[in-house]
Amino acid sequence: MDQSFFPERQHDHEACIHAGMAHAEAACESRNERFTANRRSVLELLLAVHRPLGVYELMKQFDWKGRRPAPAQIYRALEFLESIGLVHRIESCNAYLACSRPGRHHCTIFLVCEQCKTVAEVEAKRMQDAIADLADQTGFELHSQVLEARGLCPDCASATAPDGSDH
Amino acid sequence: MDQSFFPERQHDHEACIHAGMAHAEAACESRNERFTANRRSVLELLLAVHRPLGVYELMKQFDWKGRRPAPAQIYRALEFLESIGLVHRIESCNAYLACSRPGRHHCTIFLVCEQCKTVAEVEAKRMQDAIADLADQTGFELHSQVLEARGLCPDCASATAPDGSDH
DNA sequence: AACCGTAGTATTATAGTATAACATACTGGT
DNA sequence: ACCAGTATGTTATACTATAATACTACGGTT
Ligand SMILES: [Zn+2]
Ligand SMILES: [Zn+2]
Ligand SMILES: [Zn+2]
Ligand SMILES: [Zn+2]
Repeated sequence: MDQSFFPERQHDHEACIHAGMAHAEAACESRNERFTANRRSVLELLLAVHRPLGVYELMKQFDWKGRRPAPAQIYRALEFLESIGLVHRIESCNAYLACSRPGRHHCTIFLVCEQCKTVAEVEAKRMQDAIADLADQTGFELHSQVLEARGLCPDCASATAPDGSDH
Repeated sequence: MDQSFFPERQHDHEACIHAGMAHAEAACESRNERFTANRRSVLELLLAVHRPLGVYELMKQFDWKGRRPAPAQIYRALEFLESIGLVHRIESCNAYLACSRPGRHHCTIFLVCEQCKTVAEVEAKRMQDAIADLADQTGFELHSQVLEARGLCPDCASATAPDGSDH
């Protein structure tokens, strides 16, 4: 029950960043790909915030140690990170999210909080099956899917609730 | 089996456009909303092509009887048409599609052909249920969902097939 | 160590998508 | 005729994404 949902309010975030970077390191290693400074910086930024960031947010938000990267550089890093499953693009936000469970899943749905922008990345086997069946029935050759739910995360929902049970 | 999938190669497209406009007319009437020239033109264009169009395609593609509408006008018309369920935004295309079954469904998935851009709009009750369950389990307050599959429509798939069964 | 091909980076320019702000015009009711 | 509300026309600007090209770093070969 702890594996699939929103990040806990106070999890060990340092450890969580560190694990993400370590996994990335290993993933690149095993594919003979280079985990360069650009790629590293982008992934670090995404891991740090636990929510989707647009490319221009990534560019501005930060010091980058003096450098001032152009969009193309960020896009390239993201393209690479996405290609090896370390980052996902959230279409309904035009933004990118560090994968919260790299290597484990193949089909997930993103639950996007419209208020605080937190995203839960949840395995969606049932939906995957439903889509596969649909594809079979229609003769559609499935390449990929975009599954995003929009609404309010538990925290924001209870904060907004008409009859608040939170005080 | 004919109700849910890709538009038939040669359906009566005039009738299909006409029905779409008639439904729109009625929908506006029943809500006391105005079906103005702008809104009418945008919907007509979308109905005519049976695939998603970007805003700037909508702007350029056409004569508009002398007028040369600015983006804002198109966006306003689309916003209205979407609000009453006559048009859907396809996030993975940054484009808009006339609803193929206005008034009938509440939760659909779009099967987007990456080659010819045709889109099938298919009821997705199973997926809707899966998402609702997920929301329950996670405490997520669901507002809307983005469900898009990307791949090849039957025609394009068979045209590309390695061992073509089509000649 | 010098050489070379590949992959990644840096930089500039440009294309494509979306919204803000504000003035004007149309519509329906008084 | 007047008013309030809604939709349009117009200009400007913000945001998102890619193309094109020159340069640099890395790893393997000689
Ligand atoms: Zn964390
Ligand atoms: Zn939230
Ligand atoms: Zn048709
Ligand atoms: Zn197709």
